[in-house]
Amino acid sequence: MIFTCVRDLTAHLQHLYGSPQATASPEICPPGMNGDITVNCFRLAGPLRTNPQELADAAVAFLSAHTDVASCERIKAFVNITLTCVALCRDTVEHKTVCIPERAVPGDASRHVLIEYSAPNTNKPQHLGHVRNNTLGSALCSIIRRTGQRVTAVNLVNDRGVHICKSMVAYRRYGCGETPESHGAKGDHYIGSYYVKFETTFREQIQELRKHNADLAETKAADMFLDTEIGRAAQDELVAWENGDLDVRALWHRLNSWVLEGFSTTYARLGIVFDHTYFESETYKIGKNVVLQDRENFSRTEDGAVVADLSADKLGQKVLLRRDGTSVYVTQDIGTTLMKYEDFRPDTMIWIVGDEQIHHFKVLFAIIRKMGFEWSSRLHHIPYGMVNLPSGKMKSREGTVVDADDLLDEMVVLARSATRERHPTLDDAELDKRATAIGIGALKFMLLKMNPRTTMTFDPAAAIRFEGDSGPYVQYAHARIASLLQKYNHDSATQIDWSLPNSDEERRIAVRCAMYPEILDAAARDFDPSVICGYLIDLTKDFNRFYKKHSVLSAPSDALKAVRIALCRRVQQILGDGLAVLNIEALDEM
RNA sequence: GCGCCCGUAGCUCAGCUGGAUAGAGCGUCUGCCUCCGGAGCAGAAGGUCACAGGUUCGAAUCCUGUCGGGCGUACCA
Repeated sequence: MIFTCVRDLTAHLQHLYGSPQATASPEICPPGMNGDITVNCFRLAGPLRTNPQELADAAVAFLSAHTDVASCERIKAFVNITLTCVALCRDTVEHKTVCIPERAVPGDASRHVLIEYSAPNTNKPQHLGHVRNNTLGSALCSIIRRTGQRVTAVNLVNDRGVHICKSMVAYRRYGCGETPESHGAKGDHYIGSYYVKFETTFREQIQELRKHNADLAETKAADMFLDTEIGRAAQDELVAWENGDLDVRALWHRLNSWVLEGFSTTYARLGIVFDHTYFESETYKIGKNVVLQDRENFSRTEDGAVVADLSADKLGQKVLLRRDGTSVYVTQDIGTTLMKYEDFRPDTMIWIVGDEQIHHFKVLFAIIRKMGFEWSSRLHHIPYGMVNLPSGKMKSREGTVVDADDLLDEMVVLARSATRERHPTLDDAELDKRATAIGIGALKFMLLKMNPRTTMTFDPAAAIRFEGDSGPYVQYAHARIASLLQKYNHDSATQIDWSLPNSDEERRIAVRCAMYPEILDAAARDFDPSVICGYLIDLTKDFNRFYKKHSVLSAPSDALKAVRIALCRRVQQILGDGLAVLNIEALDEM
């Protein structure tokens, strides 16, 4: 927020106290206080090395004489300012670019950010946890784009490894050559069922082993993987895959294509588009070669493993190649990181990956730095918290995962019946359109409104409510304004008189609108969409309060009607921009 | 064991570069559809900010300790 009088105050105080770095930054005046904006002189007093209350007195003295200021008062060291209506509107809602900047950070316009997110495994369908990742990732892409930076969104599909082979083995045994089509199933769900089948059989075989050998009672199932017949088969499948066995590769290719087709419809429903998709099957060997060729930064242990010494970073020794020469997870990520850098030459790279991998990224970034890449300081892991259910953690083994597609279906069905209730005669196509926007919007908003880092509890009952602190609440205000604007017959192109919207409610909206640019900045800087959600809720609440109390179309005068329409239009523009930036659809009717 | 994160209203979450009476939504209870879309608005009840110390004019916010929870600490991914 930039208010002329506060900017002038800053200049005055800097001159008065001879401290050029102290800047008075206005805040919204808390409810119940008398004023539009507040300058907190407790904060300012530090840099200016002066007494807070004296400073506040000086500020009041200066501001009282300022032409923009209607009145101002000091409470403790807070200076509450009431502006003249004309000045308030001039510094906030009168000009569109003040509230809705073309670019929020012009200085960084040339920055190119590469964002990797989603990163699914092709052995099972996506669940609620992936939806949080996808929603967060796509929102961050558009937020950062909104601030004027260039964004490249990439996906890294984990399409190889023993977990993929598990589904393949099960399909060989139980699939009978059938296809998703013949089952009327979505490809990823279809393959997921074989993954489950594998796990079931595997557990049965573990039971058998334990029954015949009491010593194994305490041994972990994972440690007995190769002792089971089906586990052995999966391992053999993996070896055959790595050897390029034609039959195995053909099956692998067929099953993966089914899964990827399934994913693509889920992504489409979520409005997610990647600029590029990497496949681990194509990238997993890069890191190994890089590590092998780098004798300078990595060393060999006596048994032949290759390790990186990260003790300088307090991360100890990290094995990069096992003694049998095979690579580990972080080694693959070294390879893809270098590859992504070569492919796109971004200024910064970010990864949207769960918080359980914080340590992994510390190790990865330390290795990249050790290898001497100066851009290693511009790599960021954006960790997000797990999604739990009211009943506890989601566990695929116990069948408590919330499937992504089922959830999307359910949200849309509920939104449809809620919409149908309100508009009994609406045709199906329009009903579908609205229900999709509302249902998916509600889900996304619910996932985004929390700080990404918090481990969240997903309450299905709360998710399906389209009231209160929700996406539809914001969408609804947007739609109401649309209908208002449509009803307004803008016959007179009269000059708008910005001295008229003088109520508390109108003033509050004006100040709130002016906050939008810094909200965008904060969201982009902190990689946190939730600040936008919170802001949109506040703005919507401000609007609804105004809308209830003051008539727009039946305003006492045409001039007041015109200015209120202008105010509503500004609110709608911000709501639309904010929703767009969260990758949530705004509606004109709902 | 060590490391990181977290404990705020019945529930889900904000607030945490120290600052004005700790906020919102849901749930509970009261009101409001002769008037711009009630997916809305107005209001009430509900909190020793896990606990104990400390720093400060001032602490939910910073520091230390205790208790409770999560995650990590692989030659798994």
